[in-house]
Amino acid sequence: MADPLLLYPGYSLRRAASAMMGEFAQRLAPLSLRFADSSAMMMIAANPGITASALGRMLDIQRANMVPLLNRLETAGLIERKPLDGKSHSLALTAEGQDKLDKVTAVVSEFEAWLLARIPEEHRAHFKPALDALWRD
Amino acid sequence: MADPLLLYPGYSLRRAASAMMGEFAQRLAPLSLRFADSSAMMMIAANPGITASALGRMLDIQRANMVPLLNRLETAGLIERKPLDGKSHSLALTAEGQDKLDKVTAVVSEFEAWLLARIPEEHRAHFKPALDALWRD
DNA sequence: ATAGAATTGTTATATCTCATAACAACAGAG
DNA sequence: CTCTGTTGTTATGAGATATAACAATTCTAT
Repeated sequence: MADPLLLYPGYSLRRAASAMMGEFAQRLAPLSLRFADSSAMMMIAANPGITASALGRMLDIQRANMVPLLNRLETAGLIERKPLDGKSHSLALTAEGQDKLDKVTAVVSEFEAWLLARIPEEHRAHFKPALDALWRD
Repeated sequence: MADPLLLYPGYSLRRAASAMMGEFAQRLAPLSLRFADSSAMMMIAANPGITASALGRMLDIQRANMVPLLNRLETAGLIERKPLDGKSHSLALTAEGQDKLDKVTAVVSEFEAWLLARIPEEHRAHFKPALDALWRD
């Protein structure tokens, strides 16, 4: 079967990302977290007191879509929302959230190591720089 | 703002793929096609007579999800379904589909060139091989 | 200081993508 | 010829993502 799509780096990018997201989601599932949940928790931990809007900007998630995400994390007892001024809320991990975060970072580290190991070493060092050039500018 | 996610190649992969898909979708929009539509058309053109199931297998799209995709292309007059045996259907582009495909390949070529140009040249040759190692195995 | 502009959190809604289960009709292997 | 697997399809649900609207609030510039 001829596969003309195999010629295109853009198609490889899509398929690789989809495959890796699937793998990662599977590894995350035992923690009852989604991908966006785990990123949000890591970002909140690194920036305690961050507001929902600022968080959404860093994760490239619309303000409106942050609401169910944060509700989910709050309902699960993982984060806390505190009014900051009359408008913004300040986000922080709870103790339980910290515990969960430790498990998340363990999963992430293992996953990232696994991912990198799949890339032939002669290409490995070029992987992230090449990707970053495509979205950070 | 600290961004711990920037350390992770997997996160870069996701963000880069999402950014590139957005760009590509925008370039494809004037043709009134979605990403999956364009891939399906390119694959059908390269493999005239392919069945829906085989096409789905190559594109990694479930059989069930091929139905609305192919309905869309057929309704738009771009492809034709012919009964092959009592079970399978054979897919082919119509003349109109060929015209559209020419426009699609033009968009794809321009997009892929634009994408590669964004990658610093010292990383460029490593990009696709690294990605392919993540999903073709 | 104050009017106009921009931001925040939120609700509601729509679309797209993708996964699963079920089913009847059919083909192919042993 | 029977059993097994495949095909196309319907129906359905989950997840992600985009937009518009809104009230409350803060910021900006004169």
